[in-house]
Amino acid sequence: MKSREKLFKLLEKIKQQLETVSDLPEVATAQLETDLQSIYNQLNSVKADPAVDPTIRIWSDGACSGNPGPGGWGTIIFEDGRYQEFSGFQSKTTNNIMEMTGALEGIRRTPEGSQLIITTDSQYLVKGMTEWLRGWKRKNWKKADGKPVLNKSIWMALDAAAGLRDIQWQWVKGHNGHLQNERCDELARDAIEEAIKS
Amino acid sequence: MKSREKLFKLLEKIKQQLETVSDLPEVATAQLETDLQSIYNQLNSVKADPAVDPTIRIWSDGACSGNPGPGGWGTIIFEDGRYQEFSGFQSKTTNNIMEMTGALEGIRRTPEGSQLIITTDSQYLVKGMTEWLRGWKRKNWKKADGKPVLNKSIWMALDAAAGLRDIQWQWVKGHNGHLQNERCDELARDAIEEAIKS
RNA sequence: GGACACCCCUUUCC
DNA sequence: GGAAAGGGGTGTCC
Repeated sequence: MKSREKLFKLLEKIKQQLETVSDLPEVATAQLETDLQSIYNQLNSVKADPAVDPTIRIWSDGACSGNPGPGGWGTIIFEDGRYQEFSGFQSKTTNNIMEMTGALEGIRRTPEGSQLIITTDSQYLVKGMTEWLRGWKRKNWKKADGKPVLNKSIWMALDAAAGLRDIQWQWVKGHNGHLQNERCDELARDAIEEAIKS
Repeated sequence: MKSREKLFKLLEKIKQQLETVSDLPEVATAQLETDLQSIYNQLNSVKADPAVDPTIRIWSDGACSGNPGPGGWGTIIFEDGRYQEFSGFQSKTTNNIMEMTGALEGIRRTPEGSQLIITTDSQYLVKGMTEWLRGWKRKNWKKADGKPVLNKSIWMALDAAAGLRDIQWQWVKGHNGHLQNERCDELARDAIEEAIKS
């Protein structure tokens, strides 16, 4: 399978890099460790029996040329040894809407009751889902400053979809060498091209 | 004159933008209309005979790093075709004091008996001068809750200066693309830099 | 409770 | 340099 070959190639690349570089700063070491672990988990899950570890991993990212402007999202779903990429665009949107849409589109392609790990570089999305959403619902969708929460309809769709699944949200720093995050960024940017053409 | 060239340039820029953009959302259209009207009024008043329309326009804004903290104010006076900018700072003050000071410094640079339009984004200032001041003086500078009015000395200075002129107070939303308001904001911020240095 | 402004911080998108 | 979004806070009034 093509996508799996890609992963093996990347693994090899990283190994070579580790061998050639003599002194890594601690931050970079930790970073590499995370990446390697991530890749290991993926390769491992290829062989894993889905009945034993049914966790589905989702990565997503959004981009927006101009903000607001034409925007795109990219999503990777890694489930049961199957690696899939999705993307889409909107002709006029914002960075945050694309960020949310990427995750939502990922979740939607997943069965109800699934156990998910969703990784994104958007703190707006992660904190929104894990910290702020509860308060917003309690305070009738008002922010701390009393003004209405923006993008309410997408937050509600996300909340509804998330309510039917067991989701663990994970934030990673953007443009920091995270393999899948960078790939999603690429997917999102490619989608923008389509948005501009159409 | 340099400031007039600036205005012409801005007019040209906006014209170009209007020509290139095909479909504007309504909000943006309204915004542009306001800006264009503002610029038109300015250019027009350059040619206007001050004996016929002696109105002096003042814009002012205040800023304050930390609130309380080092603060600055910025004021634009547009009088008889002459465009002038002023600014100043205080090492420790509040946002509202700077907001008031900006207007006061503008008024002071204007002859007694002048007819002024003062534009600010501070509702504290506009409502203070047009609604609340009368009541405070009647009730011996006590607020609705019975406590003393704050910043009394500046309110009194403002009242004295305003009493000698014919002033129309106008409120505009802050950070909303209002040309002169944004410029005053810039002047105020630049002034804070000086406050911090000194 | 409401309004306006001023700040501090975080992340992403340009 | 700016926008899209969120949290925390103060300055002031009704």
